[in-house]
Amino acid sequence: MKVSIKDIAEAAGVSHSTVSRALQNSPLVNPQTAAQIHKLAREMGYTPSAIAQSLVTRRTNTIGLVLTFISDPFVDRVVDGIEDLATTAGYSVFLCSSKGDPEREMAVVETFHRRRVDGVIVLSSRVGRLYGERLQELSVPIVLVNNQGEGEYLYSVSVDDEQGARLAVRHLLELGHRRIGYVGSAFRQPSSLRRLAGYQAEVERAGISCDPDLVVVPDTSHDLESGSLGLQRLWAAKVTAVFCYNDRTAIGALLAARERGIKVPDDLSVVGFDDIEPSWYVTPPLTTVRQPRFELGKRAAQMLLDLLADKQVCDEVLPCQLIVRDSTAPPPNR
Amino acid sequence: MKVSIKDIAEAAGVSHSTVSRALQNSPLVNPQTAAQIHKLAREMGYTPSAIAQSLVTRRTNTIGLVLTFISDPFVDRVVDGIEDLATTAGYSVFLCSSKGDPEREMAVVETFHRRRVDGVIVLSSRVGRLYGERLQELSVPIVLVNNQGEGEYLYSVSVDDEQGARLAVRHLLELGHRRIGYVGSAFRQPSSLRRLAGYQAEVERAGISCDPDLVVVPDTSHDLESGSLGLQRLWAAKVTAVFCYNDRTAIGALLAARERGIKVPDDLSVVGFDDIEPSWYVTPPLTTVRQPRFELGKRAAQMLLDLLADKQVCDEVLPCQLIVRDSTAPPPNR
DNA sequence: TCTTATACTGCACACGTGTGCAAAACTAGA
DNA sequence: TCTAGTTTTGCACACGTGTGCAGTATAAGA
Repeated sequence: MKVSIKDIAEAAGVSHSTVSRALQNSPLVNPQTAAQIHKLAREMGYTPSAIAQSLVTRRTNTIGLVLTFISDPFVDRVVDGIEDLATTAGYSVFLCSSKGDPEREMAVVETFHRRRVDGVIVLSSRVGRLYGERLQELSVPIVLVNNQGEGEYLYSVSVDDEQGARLAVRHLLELGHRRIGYVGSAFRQPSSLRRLAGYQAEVERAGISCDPDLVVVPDTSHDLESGSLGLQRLWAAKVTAVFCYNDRTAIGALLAARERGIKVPDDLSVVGFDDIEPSWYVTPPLTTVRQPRFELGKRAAQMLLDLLADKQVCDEVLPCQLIVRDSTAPPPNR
Repeated sequence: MKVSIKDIAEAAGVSHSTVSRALQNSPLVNPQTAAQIHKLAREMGYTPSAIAQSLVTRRTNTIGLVLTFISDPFVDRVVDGIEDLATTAGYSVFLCSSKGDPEREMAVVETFHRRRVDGVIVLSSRVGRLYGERLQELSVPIVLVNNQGEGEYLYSVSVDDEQGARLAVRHLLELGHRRIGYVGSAFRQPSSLRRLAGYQAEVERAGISCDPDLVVVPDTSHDLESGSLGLQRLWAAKVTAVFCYNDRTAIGALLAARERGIKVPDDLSVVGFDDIEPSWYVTPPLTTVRQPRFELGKRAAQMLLDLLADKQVCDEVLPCQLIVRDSTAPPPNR
């Protein structure tokens, strides 16, 4: 049913080799013949088979994208960015979610290998290790987003967690806060620790000694819940401001605060991280640290394409930006 | 570098045919030989090439997924559902966003054809037509989500827009509202019209004549903005409740209401559609019509797999569910 | 007209896997 | 030991495309 170059060859009275060359605009074929072949190809509705091409060229022009959940509000724009660049460059994207399950993670790797993807981008905030080992064996280049790794085939594009955290904390300090809490994420250790480092650095820089009671890492993978738990613990520790691992955590804190009659920002200031869409329409609109998510995706894709083109690349770290809205204000009663 | 069945054949001292059969667990090969081959395959780190398999089997075990934007909060869970089922069935998903650009839409179709996807799922709320024509030519089965189409290869899984709308409106009527407005979507004509139909049916059923001033379809593709504009127009028309095309529209209305000092739900009730996550943490938490989005995705994928297995299928329509939260209350002053 | 360079074209093989058919090896029965 | 059946294996081709090399046709120069 599908028309192949052989069919065109027959119709044009030439060999399939000539058709193949003509369609690649090779200078080796007679311009008239080439024109005729192009005409026939169009008329017959020919579309080359990427499958067959891949088999011989040993390139699939395909990249594999792993993430935990598509419904994670952080990843959406990153994926948009990746897809955008990949499409433009003639690459297609295989989407696989790991659901945070190590078994599925390995299955994903096998799938990608079977499909012979040219490269892999990992958004899955955990791991990196698991993929790394197996994929490195296979010489498949990998780019990690917001998740540094190490190894010959492991590169990364990340946002500057520490700098972002410092922006947030400095903002609170400038408003006059002295007791600032941090709600981290137990399930995103590395980045949570980097944000914590930024928080601590800035607090110390202001001459405040770090009180361990002000750092809370609730043991749950659900961000909103985590924010709620975090807030309760920190409020008991008498903070006037909390810096949250991400916007959903911050929103969880906001909700818990309202429930307990704590007024934001009058009684308590709250800062998030990410700048997901809801952050500006929750009540009150959330002060947050914006990650350039679309850009993050584009850079990751670009880096992968560069790797595939044998260009030299090095890890990138993108800066964050503070977005001040209404969830932060000077501390009460002083 | 990659190990092929030929390599295994050599190592085992048999022909590649035997290896091929052994790995497929064909009864045609000597159990001992088969065991030996499996052992070698494992040791040598063999992974079959899906590319080569596809070339001969004429199946790629691949489905193409088109949507306008991944960052559309509606699609995330639907995609989760699709991906979940597809993966389980051994299929992989190609992700392409059309960005609502007709040119890109056709490019997507060509990409899918080149890659020889076995089937296509379309989440792109518009169109269906464009894909249809070309893809039908190619005999590629298509499943549309929330977007009916027609044609031999066009099937659909949708939510019952009309029923959902009726649930929403009935709820408002039961609370005592008589002047209920509807904010539609200009860029999602078909479903918006179906929701409008449900709205009208229910209003008329209550013995209220339909006032055209109560139906507004702002000319913008931005939902939040649309909700804001819609609210202004409807408030001027003295409604006591508005039913919005979707949650983001409703949130836009909520924001505009707050800006103008209109209290929700005391002065005005607001109902959305979709039940996206933010709907329950905006202020006030939004009464809305829940779409079974994950299920929608799973059903769509299942339908496509059934089509690929030559099973008989027919369009499906899933019911919605009313979720009552705090944005609705009896009308004021009566 | 003959030679030689040039412009095209086709043959044949490769990529990695699946499979019909014939051949080979083995088994059992007489 | 021979025959007929059964089990197991390999040959050879197919899938659709790319490409080195040899071959043919054409043009140019002497």
